[in-house]
Amino acid sequence: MARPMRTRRQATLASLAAELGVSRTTVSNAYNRPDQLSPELRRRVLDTAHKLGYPGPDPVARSLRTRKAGAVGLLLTENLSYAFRDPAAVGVLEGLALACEEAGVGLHLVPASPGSEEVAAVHRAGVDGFVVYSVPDDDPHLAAVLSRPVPTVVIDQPSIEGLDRVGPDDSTSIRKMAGHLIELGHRQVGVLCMRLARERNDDFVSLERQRSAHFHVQRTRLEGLAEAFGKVGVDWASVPVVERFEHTVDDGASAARQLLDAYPQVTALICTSDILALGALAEAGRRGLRVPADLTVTGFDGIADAQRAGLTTVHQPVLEKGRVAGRLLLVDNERLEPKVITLPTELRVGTTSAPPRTAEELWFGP
Amino acid sequence: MARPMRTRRQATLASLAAELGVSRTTVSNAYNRPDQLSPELRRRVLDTAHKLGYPGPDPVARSLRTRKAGAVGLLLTENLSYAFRDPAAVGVLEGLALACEEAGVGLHLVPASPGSEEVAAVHRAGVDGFVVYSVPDDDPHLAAVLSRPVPTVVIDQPSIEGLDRVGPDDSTSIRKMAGHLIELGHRQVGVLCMRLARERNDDFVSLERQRSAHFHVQRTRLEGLAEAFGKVGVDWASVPVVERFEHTVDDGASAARQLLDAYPQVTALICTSDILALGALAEAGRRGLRVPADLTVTGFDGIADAQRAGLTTVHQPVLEKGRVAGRLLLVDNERLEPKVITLPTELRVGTTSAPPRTAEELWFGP
DNA sequence: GTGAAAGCGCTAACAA
DNA sequence: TTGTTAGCGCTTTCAC
Repeated sequence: MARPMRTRRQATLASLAAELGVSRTTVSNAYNRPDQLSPELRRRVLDTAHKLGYPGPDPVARSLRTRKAGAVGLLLTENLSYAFRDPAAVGVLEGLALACEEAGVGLHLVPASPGSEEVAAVHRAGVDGFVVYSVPDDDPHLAAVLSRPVPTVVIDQPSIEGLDRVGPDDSTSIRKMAGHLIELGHRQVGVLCMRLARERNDDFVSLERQRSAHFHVQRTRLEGLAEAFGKVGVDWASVPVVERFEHTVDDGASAARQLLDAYPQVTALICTSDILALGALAEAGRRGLRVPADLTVTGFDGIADAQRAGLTTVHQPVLEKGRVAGRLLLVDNERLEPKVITLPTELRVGTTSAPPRTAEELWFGP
Repeated sequence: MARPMRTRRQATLASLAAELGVSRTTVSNAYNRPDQLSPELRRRVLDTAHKLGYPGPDPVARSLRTRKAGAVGLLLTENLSYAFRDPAAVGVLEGLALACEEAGVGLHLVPASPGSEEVAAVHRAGVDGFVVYSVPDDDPHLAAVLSRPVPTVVIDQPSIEGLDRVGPDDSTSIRKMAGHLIELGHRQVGVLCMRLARERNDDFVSLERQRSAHFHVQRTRLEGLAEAFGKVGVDWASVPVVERFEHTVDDGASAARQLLDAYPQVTALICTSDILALGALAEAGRRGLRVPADLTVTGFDGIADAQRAGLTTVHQPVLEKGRVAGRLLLVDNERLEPKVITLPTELRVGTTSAPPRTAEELWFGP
């Protein structure tokens, strides 16, 4: 089983053909079209190949010739390492991997850190198409992907005209949540949201920044909330929104802390993800606030941990997002018109939302 | 921003050169060696490229010419989708992704289902090297990888002479656990282990199957246990070992059920992974067994959930495994001698292990 | 600073 | 069934 560390490519298809005294076509056929030559000849070719240490047709050369790389690229502007930590992202990856398995193609993860302007890796990726997942609309890696002459499908964001896209209807989805909270009677709400732009801002968010957010999923959710609450007389300008660049439970907790420190009168914390909401829950516990009696907390995504925690959230089929995107790219790619697929979401009311305490309760207890 | 679904490759480096009336070299230099031509000419080249819709040098053609694919392949004989579910595997992936990011190369996940004999995807992968993670020594995909003339490093298993390998010392590690249990006084133990071969066997494991297991990590752990317990007079042939093909918490629970149903006298359940142990814990609860008073349960890996559950386990640095493997392949690959890197492990005694109840306690209560 | 020549290793018409 | 001919699109000496 021993083998040298760096085996030099010894033999090529051509040298093998020469050795055998047959044409290159024949050798090629031995590997790619067994029916095109006699079993005996094929055996002889394969045996000699083995003897000469010929490892079979070079994949890169073959790709150049056939114009098929046999892989799809995945661009997500988040440290890959982190992506594996977010259950929602893992779900998407899982679905995409499933679609790739079905089609027998590789999944090429493109290295692209959020801060980096280094897009060479995108240009270097030998892939037949790209899946872009949750990337800001002004990201340089995205621009690099768009410059490549291969089909591309976007999951969630950005929304680019002419491109296939898979995702939930964020506007409608978040309005279900808003409706739920409004019905319960909440008017003093606060929001915890994810990164709105490439520039870091772990702080309260101005209306201007909300409006111009480069992550349109977040922007749309904020807009939806603003409009829904506006309709019942809440001035959105007075609603505190706290942003976090990193998407972790701890960041959710610190965001909740920052918001509640400044706005203790808030009766509901609306989070644009379950991860942030889980953090908010932890912070509520730390402050001795009972959920939902003293504070309502809601999330978005419907990850397993959220369900376990009884979180009121909007569930979206994350695995399905990845799988559908993969299939769009791999099997259903003969279309001329771009396809936008909207996946269903569902409001899941858990045990973390309830009517706010009335003023009387606040003064006299329940 | 609109763009056609399937953009045909319009321009090539050659056509661009022709259009500009310069040589191909010059165009190539404009992209790859900016210092080799005047800034003005470079601008002119790039501008014209943009105008003609030339997307820059084709990555596959470039790879063929430079003999560098800019990607490393990852082979794991597990549904990719599942790999994302196992925190230990995710840790490895994360570490590997980190190393790839550092080096600016892509990570190409090779589609290879455990049952499949379809190895074409391995041959088709345009990569500069492979990382093989937790694959049985007789897997056909592995053979395909070994036939490729590129450097390869193995994480955990199999152990192949001449190949780089990174992993813990399984024999020593499991003996720490055995020592702990022996010291506590356990002699009636049972074992839950992961898949031992490509053929499914969700059942008790014969000594023969233990000995001939194709996953040497599991084999080594079983051997270590057998030897350690043998030294204190335990006849390993009498020790029940239950195997599960799938590696999930639920499978751990069902394995524990199967074992305890048949061997209720067992005082300790040794699991070869935390996931299985977590399942065992759940099953113990279901049966009304208190852990560790009535039953000791131990794991292996040291994943976060295990720590949360207070599981007694052997911790291994999973992220480090991935990162080290990646670096071995990407930065430190000029060696001639294969390198075997053994990562440290640590016995972490939690709250799930305690001395077994004595016979008296069993009769008269503690 | 720029160009000419020579492949990288392979597959796909088409012809024999 | 097998061979001939033509590239796929690019980079890289090496001259000029």
